[in-house]
Amino acid sequence: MDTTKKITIQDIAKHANVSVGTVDRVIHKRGKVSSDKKERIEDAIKKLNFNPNLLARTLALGKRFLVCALLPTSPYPGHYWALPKSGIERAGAMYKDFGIAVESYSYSLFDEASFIEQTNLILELNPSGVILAPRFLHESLNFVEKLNEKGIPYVFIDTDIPAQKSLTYIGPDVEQSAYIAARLLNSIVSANGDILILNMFKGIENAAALKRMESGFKKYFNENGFDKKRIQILTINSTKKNIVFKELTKFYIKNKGVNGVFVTNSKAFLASEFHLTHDLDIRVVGYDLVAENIDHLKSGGIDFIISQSPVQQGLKGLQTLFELFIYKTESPKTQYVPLDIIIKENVDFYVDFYSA
Amino acid sequence: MDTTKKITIQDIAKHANVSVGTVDRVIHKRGKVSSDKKERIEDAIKKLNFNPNLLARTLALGKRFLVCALLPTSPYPGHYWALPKSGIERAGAMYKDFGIAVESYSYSLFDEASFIEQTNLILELNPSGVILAPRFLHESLNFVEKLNEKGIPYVFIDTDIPAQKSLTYIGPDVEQSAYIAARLLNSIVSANGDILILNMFKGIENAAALKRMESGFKKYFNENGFDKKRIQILTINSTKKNIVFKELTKFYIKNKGVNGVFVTNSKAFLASEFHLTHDLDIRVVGYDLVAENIDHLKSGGIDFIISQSPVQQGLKGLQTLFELFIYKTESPKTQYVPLDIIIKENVDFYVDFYSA
DNA sequence: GTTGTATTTGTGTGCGTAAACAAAAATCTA
DNA sequence: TAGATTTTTGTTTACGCACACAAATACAAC
Repeated sequence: MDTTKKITIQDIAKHANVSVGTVDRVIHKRGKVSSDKKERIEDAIKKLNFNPNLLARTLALGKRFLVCALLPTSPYPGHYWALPKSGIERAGAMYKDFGIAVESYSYSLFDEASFIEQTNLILELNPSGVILAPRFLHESLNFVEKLNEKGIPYVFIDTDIPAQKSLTYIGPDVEQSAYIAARLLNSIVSANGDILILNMFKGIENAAALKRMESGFKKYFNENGFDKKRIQILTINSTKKNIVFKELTKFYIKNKGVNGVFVTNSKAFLASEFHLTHDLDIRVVGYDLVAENIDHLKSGGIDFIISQSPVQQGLKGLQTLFELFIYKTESPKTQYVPLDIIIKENVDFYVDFYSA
Repeated sequence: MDTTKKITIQDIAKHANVSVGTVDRVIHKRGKVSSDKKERIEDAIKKLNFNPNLLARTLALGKRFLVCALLPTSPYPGHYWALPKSGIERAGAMYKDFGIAVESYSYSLFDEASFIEQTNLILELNPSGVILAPRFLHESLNFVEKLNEKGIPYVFIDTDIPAQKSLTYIGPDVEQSAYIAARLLNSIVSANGDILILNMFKGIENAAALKRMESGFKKYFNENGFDKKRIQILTINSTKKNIVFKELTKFYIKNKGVNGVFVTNSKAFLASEFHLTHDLDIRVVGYDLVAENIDHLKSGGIDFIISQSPVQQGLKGLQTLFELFIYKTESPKTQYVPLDIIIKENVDFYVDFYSA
């Protein structure tokens, strides 16, 4: 078969000695076609290896798809949530001519009401699909229930709510990510020190995810002969510097043996800053390539950052919907993203490659 | 402006009170258009934010592009070169309907003649673009010279030949990758041991790249207060197990102080196997997620693998040509890929994500 | 004024597909 | 068997764009 020439429905029609309309009917299982012609057409399709031209199809159908993305607010360019958003936008630019339009909505991580408000806006628009970072469990369940009723497909990114009807979850395996964090942290602290798991957040955080992190983190020590390691947990209900500093001061005075900290979200730089200010030799592992973490990684206050392919999450999120709309193909229910291990020596490649 | 409705040249024509033909002339700077109409049209384009529909354009033009990819042979699925190839193929499937056809050619890394042979085949086909992994310096220079003469654009992946007219180089910053390797290896070996840089290859290897690796590797030790570290270099002119084992035996008998090895290509598993067989506690850092390395990573014989986004290299390589053909956009001359740090705890995510 | 030539502008067709519409063939009804 | 109805099949149009071609206008030389 000559791979350079493209086979069209006209070729199929000629080959099967029928009209293009009949071919179309067979392809779309629409209307009735006599069995002999149907067979001839199907043979021709197979024989000539016919694949409908996606561009012509899209153009002819002229369908338009609105995709609404609902993510936490990204107040400034280096902010974490700007990354998945940019992934979505980049994919959106690619798929623009396929009739896919993307609209971004954002909610405050400290305000459930803003989330509900935005979901209502989205529901009124009756979009063709939704990309959602479901950080509020209860409210998200409410939202997806309504989406289910309306038959609007949706994908989760960043955070999973298992056992839902989402097309797919695209994001990290949080338990494993904490396991990796443990492995990295343990490789750089001396054996006789203690470890601190540090949670810092305003408002409500996904409690289930934190539990899985804790479990993954401890699992590493248990599975690798460090059962005796003392692992403490400190939860600070704020991300404000002065409050965090006050709480950390209190903690470190009481617990002098700590020489490694695992920060469970993107605020590792706060711990690093504290250590720097107070001249403490404590190693830090955290999440996410946000601007502040990059600085502290480069200056040595943070040793490892685990990055969960944020741009890819956005890209793949929209891509999944695109493939559903245009190709009608389904995706695996879970798509774990690579957990990149970032050190100061490779950080720039990640920043450059995904911003270009 | 309503973002959901698409603006067509018809809209522009109506708005500027001319015919679509004239609009087309302005868009493509073809033929002569009176200055007043030209201005009206340009205003309308700007005002209505018109962007030509890529699908319709592609369909109307009906151009066909042949892209030839020339990479080293990938004899089996888990082999390194299967990865960039799969990236190219995946991108090819995406761009198929845009008239882009991809043909893969392969050459033996141990046989320059096979390379030349394939380049001649490609040159005869007069493709629209070429993706090349230029492992043979001299022969590659010859090839790209002819491509230049014919005006055929090409991209380098995996290996760079600087100062050429390639559209872009997509691949690792080899010096920095070795720097990272040094950093990783140093973090897991005891301070008083020696380090070995181990080269293993049949035939000719890119000498320039090896030099840069060596320099990057040593740079880490010099820049971070390990000037006194003893770093040895061993080059074995084969990748056959029995020969490698023999040479390693000889070397280790003479040099008992070595406790860390940096393997400069994807053959780290050979060193790991040797250590395992001879019960040596020597740490290994190497390159590339090939099947054997994955096994040894999981069993602990290899500690770190640096992976240079092989699939992405292929994807982005074809994407660069696509964007040139279809959008006529240019790319940055150098596109360093992320250098992923792989440990046994995150290896599966990479394998899964990029094979799905 | 006419004719000729160069310049500018408008119209029509095709790319490959989907779907509305029209026509033909097959089946049914009386 | 004519006419009505249903099933099957063929033809045409539209999607948005590029380009070939035709038409219209301008402008010169005679």
